Amino acid sequence: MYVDVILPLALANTYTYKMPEELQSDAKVGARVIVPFQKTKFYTALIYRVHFTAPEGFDVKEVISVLDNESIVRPLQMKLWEWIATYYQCTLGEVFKAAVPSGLKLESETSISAVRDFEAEAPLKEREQFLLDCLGDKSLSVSELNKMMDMKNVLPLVKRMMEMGAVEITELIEEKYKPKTEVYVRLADFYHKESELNTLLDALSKHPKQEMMLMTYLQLSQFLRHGEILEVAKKELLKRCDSISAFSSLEKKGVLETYKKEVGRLNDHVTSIKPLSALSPVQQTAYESILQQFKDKQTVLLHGVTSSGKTEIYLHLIDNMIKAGKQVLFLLPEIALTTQITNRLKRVLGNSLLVYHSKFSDAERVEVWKQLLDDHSDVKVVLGVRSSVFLPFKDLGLVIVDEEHETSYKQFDPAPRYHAGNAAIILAHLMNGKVLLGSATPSIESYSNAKIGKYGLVELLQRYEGIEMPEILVADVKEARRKKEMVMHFTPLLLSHMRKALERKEQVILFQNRRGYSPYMECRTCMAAPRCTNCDISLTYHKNSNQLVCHYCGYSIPVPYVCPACGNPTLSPVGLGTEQIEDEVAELFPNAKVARLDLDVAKSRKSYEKIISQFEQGEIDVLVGTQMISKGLDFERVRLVGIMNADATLNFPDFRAFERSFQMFSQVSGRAGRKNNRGIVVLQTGSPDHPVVKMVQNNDYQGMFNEQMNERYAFKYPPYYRLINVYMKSKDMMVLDAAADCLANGMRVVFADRVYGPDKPLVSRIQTFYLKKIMLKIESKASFEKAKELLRELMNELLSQKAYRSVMINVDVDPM
DNA sequence: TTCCCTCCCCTC
DNA sequence: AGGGGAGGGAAG
Repeated sequence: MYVDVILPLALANTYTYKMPEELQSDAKVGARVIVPFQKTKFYTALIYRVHFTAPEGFDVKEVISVLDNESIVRPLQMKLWEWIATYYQCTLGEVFKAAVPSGLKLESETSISAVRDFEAEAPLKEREQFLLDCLGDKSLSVSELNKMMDMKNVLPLVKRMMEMGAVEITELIEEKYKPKTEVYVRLADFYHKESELNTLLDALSKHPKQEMMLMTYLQLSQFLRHGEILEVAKKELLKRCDSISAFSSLEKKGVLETYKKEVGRLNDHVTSIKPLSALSPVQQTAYESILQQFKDKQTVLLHGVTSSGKTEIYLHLIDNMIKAGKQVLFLLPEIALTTQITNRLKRVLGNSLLVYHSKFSDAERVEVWKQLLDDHSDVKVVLGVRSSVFLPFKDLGLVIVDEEHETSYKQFDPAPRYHAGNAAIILAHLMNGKVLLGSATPSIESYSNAKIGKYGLVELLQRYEGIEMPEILVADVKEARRKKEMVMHFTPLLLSHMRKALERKEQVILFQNRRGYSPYMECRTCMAAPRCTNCDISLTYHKNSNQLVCHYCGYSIPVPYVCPACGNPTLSPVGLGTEQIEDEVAELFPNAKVARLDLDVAKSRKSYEKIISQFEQGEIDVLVGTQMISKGLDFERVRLVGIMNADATLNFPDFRAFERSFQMFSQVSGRAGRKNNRGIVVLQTGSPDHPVVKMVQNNDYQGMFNEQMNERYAFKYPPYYRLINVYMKSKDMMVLDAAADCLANGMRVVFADRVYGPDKPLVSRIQTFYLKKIMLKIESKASFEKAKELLRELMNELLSQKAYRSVMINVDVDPM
């Protein structure tokens, strides 16, 4: 018996191994196996095919062990993997890597140790002796040893010393996932007899603490009720009766016994489940319309303005599906961490809800995965980010893609460069389920699909219970600057509204889509700006840490005292970031409490949640943030939102800049205002007459859509054309330029004027690699599959040329 | 991704 | 000459 397996590496093929006799009964497609790959390494691979055809042309290795009795990937998930690999032009191995949590992908680690009674025949060389000294009697991994000896690669040295018998290596495979256990307590069998128990209680009367402990146990376990004896956690027992010494005395006497029990990491058991609240008439109509359209459309787009109560409609649809016995996947964009919406769903769905996102520990993710494999589990709904489309669903009735326009649904690096929303549509299709895309500002592509009837469309253009749309005031920064009315980065309009809001004890949100103190520093003498040594970009000034940081590779240096170029002490910050706004607010409003929410603060789930909850509790008056604050968060007491600098977003050099700006400003504006309290948004810009600014002001989605559709048609962009970006990467600029020209020329032969470039991308050097980009635009009517096939042939042809072999090529299908 | 092989450069 | 680093090719 042979198995073809997928290795968790970027390899184009599956690999064939022989199944040893004794393991054959366990060989199932979708089960994990441990296989040797290359000389020493062991990997976790996934069985893709089981067959009896002996392969020819190479020696077959044997499977070491089978890890699963049952498949951990279901057949339909595998179909989704195949679709992703083909559509997004990557390997199955790359999909495997992205899909399965790393707790389920074990990998061996080489560990090196010295042979104890080794005697050298010839005197050892300096390096060899140093290696033995480093090892001592410990065993070390290759990377630890590299670091200790300050070498790039110790392996050749290790190999030599293995041959002379000085060191030995072992390959360790460790199960990374360990179930969590808690200590539980039970009464020893002996005392289950009533007479013995009574004797014991009499004897314990001299030890009141111990007596109390035992009584507490009896109470918690309901021992005397003659029903089922409940299990008691040691933690719980000690919480009720706090005496470790009494407990250990009872344990020593053999009265109480302890044992370990596996507990899940997931469920903080929800006890009170709230019933669904009824829908408003408008929501009810939308809800029914969605169900109606699901009858003949697989996908429906729900276009509902902010605060129109989309979530409530989602909840009713979910409820509907649960009653039909089907599963639901609720997708959220990555950045909007899930706290608020999780709580809301948990209150209604209780333990049938599981959450899956990047801030979860690996063990937690493995448990979610295992729950979904368990056919008896009562989990019906998963709330998750991008990667949760890979979870092993069995019978998915509905996928909800909330904030469907969000770019974080598209993965960029590493491959697979997939879009979770599109993948969800394929997945639902495979399982005969439905997809609901929801957004206040749908992407041009989705809205266009709805308009041409490919998707159903339901529009909900009223805010819930007559909450008004916020009033959007445009503050002209140029004008204010000319009149010398600017106070730091604030226009008089924004300042006066902030003052009023704070006097009324309302909260304020300030939006600036740039973290750090200022985008860069510039020398006032020679105009030079310190740049990253690895990337083609200027360093961002972070005042709190007094560092200049590269946001692309993380390279950072302390702020120099003098300009590195001319030596004058005239380096000064230019431009605006969240840190600086935070400082300025603190200076302008010394009595207000200011906080900041951006990637730097929100590195951990804890600190993010802390700031959100402090803001909810009203302990923070002004919250400064990046786009992180613009999504999925609702705060009762926010009436004013300030957009500090709209121009940075508007002028971004990308064909989606206007669409993005409209979406971003509308989303941020949606944070302003609640019932009986119309929200106010102050949008600061240097170009108040910009069409997008006007459209945001009038909440004119249709206008924005129509204008963008014209532009997209004129300039050949989606939805009229489909895009493929080809990124080429090399450390050698000359080789890269030649290779890029060569490929582009080859492409022009096949695709004619559909080829654009090669160009330098916005950041043309990242982590010491030079980058070039070629864009391919394919008419929507033409065969996308054929185009990708032709492109692949051209790339293979290029890489078969000796001179260009070192160039790395990445393909980004449907880039965002 | 890892690792082995080959080639080339640096140092002794 | 010998070691180490870089780059290409293959892995079952």
